[in-house]
Amino acid sequence: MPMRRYWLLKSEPSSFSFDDLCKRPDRTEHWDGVRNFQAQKFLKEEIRVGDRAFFYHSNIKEPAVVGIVEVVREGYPDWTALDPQSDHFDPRSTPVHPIWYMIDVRAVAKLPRPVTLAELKTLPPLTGMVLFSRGRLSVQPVREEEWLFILRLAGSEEI
DNA sequence: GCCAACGTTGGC
DNA sequence: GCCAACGTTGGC
Repeated sequence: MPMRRYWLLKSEPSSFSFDDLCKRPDRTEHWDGVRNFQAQKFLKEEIRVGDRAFFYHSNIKEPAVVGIVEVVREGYPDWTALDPQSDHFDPRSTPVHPIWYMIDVRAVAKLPRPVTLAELKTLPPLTGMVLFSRGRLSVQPVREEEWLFILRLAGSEEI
């Protein structure tokens, strides 16, 4: 089996929070509406079933990593781009030539405690995180060392 | 709520 | 293909 890779997915909790995901009967969700080409490349070409990701709450008073999700379906066309009623509608995308892709994720576990951005920034092993250098990227890779370090920091049993 | 950073668009 | 203008993200 190929090695699992790790990611970080951002969401504004006012629109969709980790608890919202946990409340769902099957705890899965379409990760749709990403309209940034770099983030898109990861969704379309790199993220695989079985990969895991941090669920990160952005654009709030204390931005933080709050949970762990697992990828249950890899990149497929984001139908919200095709729906004129959707906020994420993009007339350039068509069923035959979709521009935007999405994945499906499942809640694995809430972290025993949230790890805030402010705290992450103080930790030398994490100085290389994409989160700091590419602040606006909403889907981003996390190195295995970073992943394990943050889990240990939060007191999580997951890997 | 402000505003810096930065991704995207479009004129040339 | 450059780059200015514009819009959005997201930390503070």
